[in-house]
Amino acid sequence: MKIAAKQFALYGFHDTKISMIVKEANVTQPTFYLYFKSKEAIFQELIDLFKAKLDMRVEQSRLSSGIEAAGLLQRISNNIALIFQLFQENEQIARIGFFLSEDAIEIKKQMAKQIEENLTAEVEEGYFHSNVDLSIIASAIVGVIEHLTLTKLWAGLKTPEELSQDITRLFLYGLIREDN
Amino acid sequence: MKIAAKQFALYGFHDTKISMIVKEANVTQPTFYLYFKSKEAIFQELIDLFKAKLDMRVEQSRLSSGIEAAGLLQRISNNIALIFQLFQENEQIARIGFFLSEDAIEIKKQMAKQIEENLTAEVEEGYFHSNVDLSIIASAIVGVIEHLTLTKLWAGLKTPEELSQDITRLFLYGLIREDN
Amino acid sequence: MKIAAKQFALYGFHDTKISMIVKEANVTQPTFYLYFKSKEAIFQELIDLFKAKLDMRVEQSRLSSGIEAAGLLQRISNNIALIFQLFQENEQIARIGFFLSEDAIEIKKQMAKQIEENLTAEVEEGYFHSNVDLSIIASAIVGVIEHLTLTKLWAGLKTPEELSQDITRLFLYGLIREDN
Amino acid sequence: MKIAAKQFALYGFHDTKISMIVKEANVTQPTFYLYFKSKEAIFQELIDLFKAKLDMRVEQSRLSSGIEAAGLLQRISNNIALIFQLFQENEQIARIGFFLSEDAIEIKKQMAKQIEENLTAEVEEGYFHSNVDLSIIASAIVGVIEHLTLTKLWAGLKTPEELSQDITRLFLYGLIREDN
DNA sequence: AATGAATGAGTATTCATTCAT
DNA sequence: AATGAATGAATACTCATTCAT
Repeated sequence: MKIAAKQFALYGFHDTKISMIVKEANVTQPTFYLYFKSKEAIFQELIDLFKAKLDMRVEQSRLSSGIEAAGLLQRISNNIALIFQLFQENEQIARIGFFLSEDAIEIKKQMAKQIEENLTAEVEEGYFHSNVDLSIIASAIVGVIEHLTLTKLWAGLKTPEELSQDITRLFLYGLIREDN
Repeated sequence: MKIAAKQFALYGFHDTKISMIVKEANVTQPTFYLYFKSKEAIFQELIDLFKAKLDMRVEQSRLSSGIEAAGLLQRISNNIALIFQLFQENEQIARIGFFLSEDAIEIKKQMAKQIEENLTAEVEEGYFHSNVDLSIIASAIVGVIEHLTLTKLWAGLKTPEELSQDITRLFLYGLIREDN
Repeated sequence: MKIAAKQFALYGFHDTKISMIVKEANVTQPTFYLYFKSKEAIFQELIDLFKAKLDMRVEQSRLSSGIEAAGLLQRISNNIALIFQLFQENEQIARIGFFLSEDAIEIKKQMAKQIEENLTAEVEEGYFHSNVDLSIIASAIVGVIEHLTLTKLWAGLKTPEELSQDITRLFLYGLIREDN
Repeated sequence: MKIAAKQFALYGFHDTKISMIVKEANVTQPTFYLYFKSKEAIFQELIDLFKAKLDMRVEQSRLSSGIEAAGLLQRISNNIALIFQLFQENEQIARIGFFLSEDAIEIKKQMAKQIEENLTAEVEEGYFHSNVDLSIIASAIVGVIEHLTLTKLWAGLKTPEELSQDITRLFLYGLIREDN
C-alpha cells in the first residue's frame, strides 16, 4: 500500500499501472489481487485511510481547542496548524484523498461543514461579527488550506506553524491598516 | 470543441473517449483527426483557450481597477467578481484548465503571482498593513477563489457578486468584531 | 507520376502515402483519383512503364548485337552496357519494377529467358562450350546485373561501361590464370 | 517465431498482421506482446537470427576451405554449396533477412566484403589473374547466389551442389571454349 | 501464499477512398 | 477539372484481471 500510495500520488490514478506497483513491490500481479480486489479498491482503501486520519485529526483539533486557555488567535491557529501537520506527515495519501480522488469534493465539503459549525459556535460566543455568510467563510478556509498545502507546504517553502499563523491573522483581522 | 470540452469537464481526460466525442458530434473518428492532431492536442487547445481568456480577464481587471474611483472594497470586489464571472461563463474550459489539466498548477501559480504584484502595489500605496507574507495572501486568495467556484458558484448557490463581496470583506476586515 | 515514382522508389509501396504524393504535386486527394484508379493502379502503371522500356531496350540490344562486327567480348559487353544504361537513366522506375514490385520476379524470369535464348544461339554457333546449364548461366547474369546495379551503378561507383566490361570478361574467361 | 517467420516470408512485413500470427499460434494478441516488444521487434529478431546463422556459416566455410586438400574448384564449390545449404535449410528467415529486410543491403555488403577478402587472398596466392576489379567480382558472386537461390534453389529446380558446381566452374573458367 | 502464463475488452490512430459541390 | 469534407475498415498496442498449478 505504501508503494501504491507513492505511485498514485506521483502519477495519478490512470497513469499508475498495477504492473508498476507490483514491480516495485517485488511481487507478481496475481499476488496483488490476493490482497486487493481491484485497482479501484486499493485506491479507495488509501482514500479511506486518509479520511480516517483526517477525521481523527479534526476531532483532536476540536478537543484541543476547548482545552486550551490561549488567546483566540493562538487557539484557532493551533487548530489549523494541526491540519497542516497532518498534510505534511501524510503527503501521499493526502494527495490521493484530497486532490486526486473523486471523493475529494465530499471530503472537503465535510471539512467545511465542520469548520462552519465551529464558526457558528464562535459567533454565538460573540467572538466574530456575523455579517458574512459563514458557509462561505468555511469554504474559503478549506480553499486556503488546500491551496497553501499544495503551493507552500509541500513545496517546502513554509512550515505548518507559519502558514496557520499567517492565515489565522488574515482571517481574523484582515488586510486593512488599523488606522484606515 | 464544445462537445469535447463538455465531455472532458464531465469525465476527465482518461475517461473521455474520442469515440464518445465524435458520436455526440455526429461525425466519425477520422473526422476528429482531420481537425485535431491527437486527444492530447485538443485537450491542450482547450487549456490554451482557457489560459487566453483568463489572461485577458486579469488584464481587464487590472485596468478597470486603476480607472475606477469607487471605494477600495468595491474596487477589489469588482476585480474578483470579474474572475468569478469568467468561471461562470466558461465553466467547462475552466474545469479543464483550472482543475483537470496538469498545467493547472502553473496557471494558478501565474495567477497568484499577478495577485501578489497587485497587493504589493496596494501595500506601497499604504492601503494594507504589511505584517503578513503577501505571497501567502495571494496564494490564499487563489485557493479561496478556486474552492468557492467549485462549491458555491458552480453549485448555483451564490452569484459572482455575492462571493466577491463576501470574500473581499473577509480579506479586508477579517472576522473579528470591531469592538474586540 | 514522376512524383509518385520518386516516392515509391524512396519509401517503398506501403510507406508511400497518397497524401504525400498529392502534397508534393500540389493537388488534392480527389484529384489523384481523377487520374488513377487506386494506389495499386499507379504503382502498376509505373511497373508497366519500366517493363516497356526494358523490353524495348532488350529488343534494341538484340538487334545491335547482330549488326556489329566487333569482337565477341565487345559485342556482349555492349549489350550488357545497354541494360545498365537503362537502369542508370531510369533509376526510379527501375527500382520499382525491378526491386520493389511483386512482378519483379516475373520480369527477371522473362529477362533470364531472353538471355538464355541468346546463349543457346551462341552455343550453337560454337562460341561457348556447353558443359554448364545455360538456364543457370542466364539466371546468374540477371543476378549479377541486378546486384551490381544496386551496389555499384546506383552508388555512383562504376559506369555502365566499366561494369559490363568487367562482368563480360568474367563470364567469358573466368578467374583462372591462363597458365593454370 | 516460426509462425511469424512463415507469415513474414509469405506476405512481407506490412501485409503480415499480428492478428494473423496469433491466430495461427492459437494465442491472443496480448500474449504476443508478452514475448515481443512490437511487430518491428520480432521482425528484427528474425533478421538477427538469420544474420547469426549466416555469419556462423561464413566462418565455417572459411575454415573448411583452409583444411581441405581438394582441388581449387572443389574447395570453392564446397564453400558456396555451404551458403546455398544455409538458404535451403532456413528458407523463411533467409527470405526475411536477405530479401525483405532493410538490413538486407547491409548484410549483402558484408557478405561481399568477406568474399572479396577471400578472393584477394587467392589472388595473392597466385590462383587467379588480377585484371578485374575484385569488388565487382565479389558483388557479382553475391548477386548470383542471391538470384539463383530465389529462382532455382527455392523453386526446387536445383540442389545446392549443382548450383555451386555450375557457378564455380563459370566463375573460374568462363564460357569460352578452350580452343577459342 | 504465490506465480507463470494468458486474455477480454478496449482505444487512439491511420489511410485509401468517395460524395456533394 | 478540381476540391472541401468526410468515412469504412483496419491495426498495433495496452492493461486490469484471472486460471491452472
